Amino acid sequence: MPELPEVETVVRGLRAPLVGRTLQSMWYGAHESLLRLTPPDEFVVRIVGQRIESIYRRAKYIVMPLSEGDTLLVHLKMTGRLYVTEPAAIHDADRWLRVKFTLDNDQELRFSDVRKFGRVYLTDDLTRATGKLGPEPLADDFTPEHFRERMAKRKKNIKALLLDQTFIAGVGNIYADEALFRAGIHPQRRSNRLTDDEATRLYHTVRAALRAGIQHEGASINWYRKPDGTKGNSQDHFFVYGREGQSCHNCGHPIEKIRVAQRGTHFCPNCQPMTR
DNA sequence: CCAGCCCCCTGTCGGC
DNA sequence: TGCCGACAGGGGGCTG
Repeated sequence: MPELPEVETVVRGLRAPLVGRTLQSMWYGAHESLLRLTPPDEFVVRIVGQRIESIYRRAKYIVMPLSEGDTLLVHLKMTGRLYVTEPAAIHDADRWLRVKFTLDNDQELRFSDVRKFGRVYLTDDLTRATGKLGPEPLADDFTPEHFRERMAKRKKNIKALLLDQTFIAGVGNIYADEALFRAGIHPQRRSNRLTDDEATRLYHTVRAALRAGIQHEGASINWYRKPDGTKGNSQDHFFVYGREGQSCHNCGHPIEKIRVAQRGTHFCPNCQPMTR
């Protein structure tokens, strides 16, 4: 679930408790399959004594550069959670705890994940994790021209293209639907058939939908929680996601749900026609 | 390059 | 109530 706004919210919440802390030990129980880019036995040794220099988000990755040149990364995938806690607090109450790190102030950094899709990476070459990712949609150097030119070269349906992390980084199923609704574009339109006007509009609505998500601290549809355990409010502000059968906020027509690119896709057939 | 399908895993929900 | 299939916000891999 966690998309760009949810991951960004997690990163912001972890900055204060994590930056400057030194990792003292690591536990992964039977979950070695979640560890990537460094073998588990080496992972636990290399991590010890490294200080977390900073924390930021790249696409849907949580990125933590360490003091000895390594980088620790976490991808939450569908149901992952990352939080800091006192060792006694919630201890063993979290039945989905997969990996934990002890910090030098005796707190713990914990990775918890029901479905075990999430991953924890350690590498001295960051590009091995993030090398193929497309541009950050909220970055200053991501321009409407850039977006339009690259879109014109693609023939995929536009929903699938928005979900393609090598095309644009951080957009997931929810915010793709929200951005397409805001732009009045049907999710199955071909990317290269959008007019310049439509493409420009979509550029702005992708950013607007993501910014709204961040402002509301992410969407707690199901598993997502902020690092402090509370829910985000983004789901209370959706135009189409999860609103099938309910009336469109813009025109009153019932919102429909179809499948596009193997994902549930919500849209208003009146505001987002196939042809216009 | 693209669409469609499968898989990773566990939990929840709706239908019967 | 119990069982069973469908489905869930991500991403990778395979086929045609």
